[in-house]
Amino acid sequence: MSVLSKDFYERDPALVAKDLLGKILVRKINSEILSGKIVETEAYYGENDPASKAYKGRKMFNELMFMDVGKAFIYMVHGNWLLNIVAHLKGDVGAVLIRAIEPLKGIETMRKNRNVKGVCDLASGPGKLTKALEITKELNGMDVTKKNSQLLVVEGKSEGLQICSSHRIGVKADLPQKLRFFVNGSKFVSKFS
DNA sequence: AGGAAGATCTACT
DNA sequence: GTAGATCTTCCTA
Repeated sequence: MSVLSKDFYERDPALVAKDLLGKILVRKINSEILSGKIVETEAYYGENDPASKAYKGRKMFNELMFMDVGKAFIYMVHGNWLLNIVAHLKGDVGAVLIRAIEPLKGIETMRKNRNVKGVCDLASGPGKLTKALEITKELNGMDVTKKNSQLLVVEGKSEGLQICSSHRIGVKADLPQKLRFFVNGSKFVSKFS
């Protein structure tokens, strides 16, 4: 399994978001490996995007979005950690929010972390998946293009996927474009329609 | 010190 | 299915 290289993320966030579907998110905790297939993402831009954390200009906490691509960008909202990956064209600003994954490895551990029965609910939402994978602020700035990282994204089967798009969820002011992408028919996405 | 934030859970109609 | 309360940190005053 090959790790996605840095230039994968050095493109328009919407393209990266769409291409991340079907890729595998891997979380290493000591020797244990948790992994899942990415089934839902959202693209966020910089200062032109009212929903973006970078909208109001560069701040301390969103500095990562202005910097190198391929880094994990993590922040807390409503008591949940949200996982983004910095992605944008050279000199631009943006990130991709990972909203949901389909658990593959370490399901038992995820179940313990989440305290739910069904596999479908283990990581079917941005806050849920960080809890299931034990992702916290400590992983902020983690390079997901490094093989020895605690958090990385590797190549997966993306052929045969039926990709849909819709408007983003939960944002107060959305852009006219559809910037949410998800795998059609997957039971593991956070919401339908 | 206070409020706001890309959500989640629970308990109802 | 919808609605409401609650969640926990960071930012701004």
